[in-house]
Amino acid sequence: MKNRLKVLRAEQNWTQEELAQRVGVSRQAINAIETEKYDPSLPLAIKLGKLFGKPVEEMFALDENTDHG
Amino acid sequence: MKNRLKVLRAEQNWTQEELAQRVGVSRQAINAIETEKYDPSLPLAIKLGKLFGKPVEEMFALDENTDHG
DNA sequence: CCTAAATGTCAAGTATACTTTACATAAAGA
DNA sequence: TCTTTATGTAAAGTATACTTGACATTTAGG
Repeated sequence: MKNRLKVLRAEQNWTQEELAQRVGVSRQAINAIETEKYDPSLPLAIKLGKLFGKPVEEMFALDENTDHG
Repeated sequence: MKNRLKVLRAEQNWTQEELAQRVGVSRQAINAIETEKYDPSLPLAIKLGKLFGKPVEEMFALDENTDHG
């Protein structure tokens, strides 16, 4: 998965900590998602979509390649 | 989370097994999601959205209540 | 009624998405 | 330079999302 989280957060001038609090996860979780260590859960992705006013699939996109998530 | 998976699948006259194969998971996973035992991962939710031609947040909705996913 | 297909569910194992704590580094300002 | 803030990362633990295999129940058709 690719994601536009870092950019969207920067547009709002929010720190990772600030964003984390807004969606109810830890700062490290936000960092891990931005640096693509793992994908957010679906509920978290939906919360982020609501917060940034973007559809989920606009923020998070599957990799082109065949199999791997 | 609530989801409209069972209805959408029925509209296409697909079995759980058929749907599972199309999105690359086990039949039991589809069943567990339809019966709301757990939420799909984000990549799976996006695949399902593509397959049914629906935005993710139209297929899967956060619970009204405060905290729990 | 009998059978087969579809669905529901359980158990046990693995992978992924988190948590907290901790520490290293880079940038910005006094 | 010293300190503060933001970020990156790691380890260890827990919760959740899957897997396969098995079996019970429901549904549809003969």
